[in-house]
Amino acid sequence: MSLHDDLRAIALAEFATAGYAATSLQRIADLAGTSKASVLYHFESKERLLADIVSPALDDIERVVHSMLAEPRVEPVAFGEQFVERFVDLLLTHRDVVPIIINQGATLDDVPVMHRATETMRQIAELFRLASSSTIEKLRFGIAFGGVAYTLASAERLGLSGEIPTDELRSALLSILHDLLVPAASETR
Amino acid sequence: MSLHDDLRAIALAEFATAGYAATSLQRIADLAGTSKASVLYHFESKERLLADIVSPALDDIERVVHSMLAEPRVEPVAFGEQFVERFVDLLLTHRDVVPIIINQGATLDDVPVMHRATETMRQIAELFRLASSSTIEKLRFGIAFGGVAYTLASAERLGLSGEIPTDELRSALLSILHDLLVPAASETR
DNA sequence: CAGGAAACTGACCGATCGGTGAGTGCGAGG
DNA sequence: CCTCGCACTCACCGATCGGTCAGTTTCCTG
Repeated sequence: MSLHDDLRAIALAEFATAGYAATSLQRIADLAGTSKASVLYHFESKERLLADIVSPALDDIERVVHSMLAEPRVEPVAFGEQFVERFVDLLLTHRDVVPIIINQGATLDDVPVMHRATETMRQIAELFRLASSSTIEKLRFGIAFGGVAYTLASAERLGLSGEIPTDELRSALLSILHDLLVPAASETR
Repeated sequence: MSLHDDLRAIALAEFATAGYAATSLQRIADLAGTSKASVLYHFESKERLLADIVSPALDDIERVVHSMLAEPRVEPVAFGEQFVERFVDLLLTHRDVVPIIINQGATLDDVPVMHRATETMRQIAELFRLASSSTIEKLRFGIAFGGVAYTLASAERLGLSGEIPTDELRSALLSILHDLLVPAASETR
């Protein structure tokens, strides 16, 4: 693996655990066994380093969200079934980046790439708004997806996850989301 | 209201929205129309200021958690019904502090009071572990409570909440949590 | 009015941060 | 052999941070 990739991997791990603001370029350099100036040679700035890490996941998420927004309007129950699976797969695919977006999106809104992350999350919230009529139903969507994302992002830190195989985790998440969303969409509340 | 209380209120709002690390004492002083040295006169350090803001909420949460841990073991379904209501009331009571704990607990673990917050959340996770047998059930608890906490903490930022009366919000949250947890506890999965 | 405590200020400190720029080591290619 | 460019380093910069301290203002009390 090249130093470039090493640096990105180290920065990703540090940003996710200690936080972007609390991780200095010097620390990344030390962990990689190189100099701070070398980090800034490979990534022109600290913000660019974060953007290189987060952008691919954001691209994926936005693609899914935009396709959902573009598709002809479907019934809530169909929306739930369609979106749940795509969303869970997105979270699992970008499992290492999700904690950064979830836990630090709020405080890093002045960093361009994180502002974009916030906008993307707002679009997901907009999807909920379109798919649900009542206030409680919006809340239900928010809790379901926010809960999955936050639990996935924080499980390791809180010692909650253990070591669950990915496919088992996937089916468990789908089952829980289905329980929470499908009754809400099919019944009148 | 005294300047002391003003400063705490301003700091609370800034810590919750912009983040602890991104909020300088100078900015708090400017917003309060005083000097940075005056802030440090009222609160001996920035960490102390944060501790004064977060500690009361942590005291409340820990009191509930400890009483739950001390009570004789109950059936999962009873645990769910007992804890759900107390937990929702805690979140609503300390609604303004919750975003700080939820969104910044991960990155501020070196600050003593936030380390305590993380420990408290870990104890809540321990409650889930005791109350649930299977992996999927633990996940269910985590998603339910994490989802409520995270949604409540992020709703305003994402423009999701609107202006929901507190009592309506409370009953909605209780209803959703009940749907998610009680079936899980009463059935065998 | 005297005085002492409480409230507050401005100047300053050391540390750390992200970032710059000149310069070095080096391997490939003409 | 020479040169060019990539990878990298070292010294340094300005800005900002939290925090200290000596001194001043404010105000209550005896």
